[in-house]
Amino acid sequence: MPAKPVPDIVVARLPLYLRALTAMHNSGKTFTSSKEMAQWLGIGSAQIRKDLSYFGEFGKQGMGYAVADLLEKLRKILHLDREWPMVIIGAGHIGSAVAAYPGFAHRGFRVCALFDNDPAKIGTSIAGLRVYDVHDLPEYVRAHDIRLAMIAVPAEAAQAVAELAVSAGVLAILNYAPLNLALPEHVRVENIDPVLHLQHMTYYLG
Amino acid sequence: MPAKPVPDIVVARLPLYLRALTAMHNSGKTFTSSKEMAQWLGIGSAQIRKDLSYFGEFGKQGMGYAVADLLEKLRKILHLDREWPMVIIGAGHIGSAVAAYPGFAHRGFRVCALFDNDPAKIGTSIAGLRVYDVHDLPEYVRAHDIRLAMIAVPAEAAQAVAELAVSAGVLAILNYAPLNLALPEHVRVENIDPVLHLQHMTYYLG
DNA sequence: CAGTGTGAAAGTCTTCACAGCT
DNA sequence: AGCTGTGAAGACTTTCACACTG
Repeated sequence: MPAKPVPDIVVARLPLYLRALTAMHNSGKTFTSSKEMAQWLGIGSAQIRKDLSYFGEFGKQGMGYAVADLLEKLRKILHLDREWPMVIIGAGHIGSAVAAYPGFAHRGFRVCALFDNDPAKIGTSIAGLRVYDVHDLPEYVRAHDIRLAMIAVPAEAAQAVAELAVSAGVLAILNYAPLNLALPEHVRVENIDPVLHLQHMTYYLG
Repeated sequence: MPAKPVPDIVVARLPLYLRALTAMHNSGKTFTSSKEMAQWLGIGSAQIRKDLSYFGEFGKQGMGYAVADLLEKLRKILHLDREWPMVIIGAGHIGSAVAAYPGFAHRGFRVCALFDNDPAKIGTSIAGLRVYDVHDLPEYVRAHDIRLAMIAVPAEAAQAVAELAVSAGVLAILNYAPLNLALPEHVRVENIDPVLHLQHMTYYLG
């Protein structure tokens, strides 16, 4: 749909806009402006207008944006007009906490299973979800057409399970293990390592 | 120390270099090169050299970088040549998982207490750490000279506890709640919202 | 007239390419 | 030869500023 190629950095901001708009929507707001959103998010209003302009003309001149309308448009753009099933690999503290997080359901995602290699965990339930043997991952991914996986295993095991997931058809990985995964070009990877953020901040704490 | 102002984006990459170097160090490597680090991290070698050049000349021409030496230099630059005590606000699933995470200790940080407003949790221990009443946060922060806090409370409560923490002297916050905190300029905030990453990736999953 | 959409300008970041050192 | 450190070039991003619209 976009006429000009969309910079990845612009795509990365859309979920932020979505989150702000959802909050506005929940608080009963029906209209907003790039200026208001900008203040809310702590960025420039021109940036928001330019970002949105990559995808179309969503505002009404002199009025701003209809919150519900823009919400829907952004959801379509991000392919959130359907529910994405996900698996979590690693049923330790992090995997369990993520599995129990109630924030996925209303934002387009559904965790549908956990995987681990610990016999003591396999067969149990965590947050109402079954924990399977990691060896059954490929079969499960194929059977349920899973494209998204979250990796929450120790660093030593992460590369191997990532490759296992990818070989079964996973196309995007959210990686909680503190290392850089080496995977084929076509696989998208995003990393979450809280320590990286902390170390970034300590630079400024003199 | 830096002669020219250091772009924030450069500072943000240093922890990544630190992480890669630590892995190399642990695997017995004593020397590396910008090229090798670059492959490891999936970025360009010139970028690494340029980033490091903001802080000094750490390499030996024709040889590359001494791993242990560069590690130490980066730790100094990021002020990780000491241990940073931290508190976690919110003793739910996420707060508890983060508290139990063993990865902080060797990377410069120590979680020293949890805070919550749930009477059922206050006074208990999680991962060997005491859970205090959130009302005691200011006193604790002042008494222990805490500058770093992680926020892991529901979105509705996040702004209020962030302000409480800041008023007591906290200067940097790692925020797990899915909203943008509005805080004074001098407070550094980094956000972790896994859903934002997932939504970024679904854009590319057609 | 308030606020969008957008070329053009300004600013920032990355990559190149090479002198110089070991 | 192999690799660093770095100006200069190139690519990318943000911001400006204004014609245009409801």
